[in-house]
Amino acid sequence: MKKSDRTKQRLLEAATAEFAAYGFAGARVDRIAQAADANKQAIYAYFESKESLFEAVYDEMVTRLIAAVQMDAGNLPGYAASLADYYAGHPEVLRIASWYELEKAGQSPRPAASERATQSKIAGIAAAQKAGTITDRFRPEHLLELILGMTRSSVYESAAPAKASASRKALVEAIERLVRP
Amino acid sequence: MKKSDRTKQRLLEAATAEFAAYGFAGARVDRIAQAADANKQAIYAYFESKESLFEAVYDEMVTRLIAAVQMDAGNLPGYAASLADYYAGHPEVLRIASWYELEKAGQSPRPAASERATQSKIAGIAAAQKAGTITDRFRPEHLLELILGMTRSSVYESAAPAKASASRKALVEAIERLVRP
DNA sequence: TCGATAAAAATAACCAGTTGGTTAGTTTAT
DNA sequence: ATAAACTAACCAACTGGTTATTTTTATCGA
Repeated sequence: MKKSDRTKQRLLEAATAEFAAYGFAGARVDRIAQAADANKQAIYAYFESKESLFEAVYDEMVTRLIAAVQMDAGNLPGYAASLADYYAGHPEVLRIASWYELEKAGQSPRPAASERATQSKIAGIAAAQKAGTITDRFRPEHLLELILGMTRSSVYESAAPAKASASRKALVEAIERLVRP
Repeated sequence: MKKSDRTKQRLLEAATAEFAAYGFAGARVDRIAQAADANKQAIYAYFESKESLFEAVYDEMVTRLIAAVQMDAGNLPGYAASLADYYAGHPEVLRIASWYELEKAGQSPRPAASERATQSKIAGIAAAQKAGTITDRFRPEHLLELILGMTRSSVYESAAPAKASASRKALVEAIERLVRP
């Protein structure tokens, strides 16, 4: 790996932490450079602006999330559990996603990869409904919406590990109840 | 009503819109004053700082929400429906709540009124569980967490009114399934 | 009812510190 | 030798917050 690539990587990591902590408006370019042990100018050399640095951070985050947590429509409680675990293990993900929704959604179009992943999940749910594995009393996009909503909320405030595991169990049972045919 | 009180009221309204749109870090004091058709100095006369202006906005929002939407543990689907309607009718509420969670939670203690309202909801759920009206397979705080999570997510992106009503129906049925004994 | 007066409220100019972003020059690696 | 990478000083625009001054409003004695 070239040295410049390593600097770029460090910048991306520092930017992720900074944006997760302060959001786009609250993030400081100088602070990112300092945390990455790099010069501010490097940010503008590798990324074009604060704006597109944020987009790079967001895109990478989405890509990793999609790769790490796949949905099996035949086991939605399990999907929610893995997603919750991923969120718990990567606390910056939910924060950056929230910041993005508040500060950026509506301006820039969502990453294509994210859009595709959502459509594929909806199709998977529809297929499972047709197969009778899960209830067909909800439209697929509503089901997905409800599952993601519960998963988010069950992770958000879990600080103590004991509480987190109890919360995760409740999440799994809630989704079992939700999708039962 | 005195004129100064009216100015204060206009500032509070303008600040609510500004903070909802841009969050605390992104909000601009000058813009709030301009939108309220007032002088910037008025903000510092009536509220102490940008920080405490935000807290005033948040506190008022919480107070109104608590007053407008009460929970009946015997009818949790109905509660979620009213809450969803309130969110839909007051789009700034969910946004400001999200900003607050990201930017402020952990620094300042949550408003006492909010804390009390949550405890009372948990107690109500526990009582309904004891009475056998709703399932006792979840701890009350988890049930509340899951209900609020689904409600949030079912409102968040509802733009078209037709979609909103379908989303609301799904929410109600989901909670019926969740709480059924 | 009027007019003097003091208190309250509104105004605009101002300030020091910070912001994202740039530039010109120096070091390092190939 | 030369291009890539790094550095630090710099900049104009903007930030939350303050101050001194003027305008408006309320009070009250005659």
